[in-house]
Amino acid sequence: MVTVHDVARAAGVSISTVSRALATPDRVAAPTRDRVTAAARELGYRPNRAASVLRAGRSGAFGLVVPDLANPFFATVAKGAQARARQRGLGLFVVDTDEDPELEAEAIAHLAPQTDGILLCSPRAVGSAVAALEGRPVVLVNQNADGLPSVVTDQAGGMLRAVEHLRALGHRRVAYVGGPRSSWSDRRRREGLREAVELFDDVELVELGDFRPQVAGGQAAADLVVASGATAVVTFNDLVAIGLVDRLRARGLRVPRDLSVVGCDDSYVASLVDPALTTLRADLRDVGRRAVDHLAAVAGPGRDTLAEVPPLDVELVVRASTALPPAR
Amino acid sequence: MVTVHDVARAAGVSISTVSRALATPDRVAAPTRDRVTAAARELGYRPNRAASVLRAGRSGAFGLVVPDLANPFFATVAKGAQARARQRGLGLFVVDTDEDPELEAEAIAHLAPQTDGILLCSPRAVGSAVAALEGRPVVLVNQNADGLPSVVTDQAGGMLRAVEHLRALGHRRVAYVGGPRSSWSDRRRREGLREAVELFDDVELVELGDFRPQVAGGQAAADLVVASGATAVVTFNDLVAIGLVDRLRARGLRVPRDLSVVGCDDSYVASLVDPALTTLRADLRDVGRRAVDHLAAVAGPGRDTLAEVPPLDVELVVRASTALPPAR
DNA sequence: CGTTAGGATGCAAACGTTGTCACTCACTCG
DNA sequence: CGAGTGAGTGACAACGTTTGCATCCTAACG
Repeated sequence: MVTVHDVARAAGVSISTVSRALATPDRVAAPTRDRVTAAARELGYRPNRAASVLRAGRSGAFGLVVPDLANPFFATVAKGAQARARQRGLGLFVVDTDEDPELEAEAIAHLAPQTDGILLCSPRAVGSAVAALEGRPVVLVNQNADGLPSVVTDQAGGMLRAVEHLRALGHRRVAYVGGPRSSWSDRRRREGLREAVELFDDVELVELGDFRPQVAGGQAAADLVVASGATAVVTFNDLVAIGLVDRLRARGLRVPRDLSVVGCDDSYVASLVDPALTTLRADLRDVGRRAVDHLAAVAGPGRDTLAEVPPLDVELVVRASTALPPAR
Repeated sequence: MVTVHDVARAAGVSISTVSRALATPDRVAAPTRDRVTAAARELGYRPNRAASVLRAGRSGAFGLVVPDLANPFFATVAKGAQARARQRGLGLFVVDTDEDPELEAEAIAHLAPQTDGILLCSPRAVGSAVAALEGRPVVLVNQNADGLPSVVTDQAGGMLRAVEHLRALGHRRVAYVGGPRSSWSDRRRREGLREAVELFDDVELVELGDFRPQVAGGQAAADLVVASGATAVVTFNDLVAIGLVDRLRARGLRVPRDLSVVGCDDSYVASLVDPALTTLRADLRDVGRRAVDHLAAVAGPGRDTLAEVPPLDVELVVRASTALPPAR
């Protein structure tokens, strides 16, 4: 193993100079710096992370806690965060908690001491999660609470766009098939829908609630939607929309002929199914990137002058699952 | 921050005893051990990972390198590996290389010094990857090379099952829409198919090759499949199958009426599309689990008596995309 | 030419843990 | 009753890095 001592000997300087030349190049004279970097490269020197962390007290890494990596939503955020962390020369430890609040607290407690900060992606239980942090810098992703710093998407804006679209097609009664009540996204979407329909006095909202955010949830919701008399429906996510379409087909109803459907997330299944789903898209890689940037700002010096991250745009992607309402 | 010194003082012993009581409890007298563990719990002591790694030279963590976390295949393997690592009290650092062989080598070089071993789940460039390891223990996942330890799925067995199924339905000419040539899975599937058709002298194989492992690849392949005169087709993965079905539909051909289609991987989209895909499934979580176990064995003491991991079963899931061939 | 400021570098002390070595007993066996 | 044994514990030296402080030297100024 190559250490600072080897590099120092090769470059004819002391170990302090090696350390400085690599960490704070501007504090070392140019010729010396070049000799050191050359020697380091030549010998294939790689600083020992453990020693560095131990001495300096910073790890140069963030933690990212997600409930389910197999969910493309979180996978995409994770990819964006990891790419950005790499660009910044930081590590990123991703931990999957399997949607288990207990594992979540454990993961955070485990991660906290060996990272410089934590990205919390949709925790189930914010309270216990925050407790496990022990004061470590944190950024919440796609949710906010307690005035903790966060990076969120503009769910309300997305809902407004969905309602505008449906209203323009002629729909006047719109249902919402909601996800878990504990989910921040679900709450924001409900609020966003309410605000949206209030803007137009000719559109009504029917809230249906608390379905599992999977295909089965949509299947379970379908009959309620039909009974509600709505001609269009917005679902908690694309999977729910797919389940809904499936159950409607089984009942002999067709989308979008008999009912228009808007999904959420634009996960990549949305364009694969028949009919391709009209859905709402946020740039999730960008969410991951910004979360890392924001955490870097929070964890770095000068926390006081901290610019808030504005909610990220949510865009409507129109495909084949929305159309004019059926003629009376 | 609570250190061994604090615990030692509280328990009235020396720091060596604290370290021993926690790491190797059987080397410490029971009453002392209890005093130490009680004190540790009381003070909320958490060993400093960095110090431990620095001194002991082991990190208690593995690395997992995957080309794309957003791909459900790798996400599932990662979940399995992470769960198993947690069970064993190990960390797991997951790195996404964005399918970039260069980033891959870099990630490995970065990971190697700070882990006890690496799980390589990446069909890109085995050569340069292995070079970057610098002798660190490694287990290849879903590929093998150079006699390196590996955990693989029984792709050949899966292909045999697919061919048996199609032959039983009456198909006599089967096409294979292949993925990237550099992919180990693709090579094993081709071989498996050749072996399978050789068992039955009444089935022919048409190999089409090297399509992108995405929906677009399937769309590109569709016309070649039709021209080949095959009545059934096996695709590199489910996405390719979906693209294929899509392009066939655009040409007025229906699946399974005009052509039977078998996907691979049973990713969760397989059951969502219309028609639901007949596909081949391996238990990918189990792949992740076994990979961790195997790496633990390889990295641990006594490497000589190392049991090889037999290929994991690949099972045929029959859904709606396969049927009798069209009547002549 | 003398003084001083400040840039560049070296010295040495941590950081918290593990593991080697040595020491103390209490016990057993001859 | 003495020597030997081994379990239990403590003292202390690393591991490789960062960083405060001391030191040296050059250059600029009076």
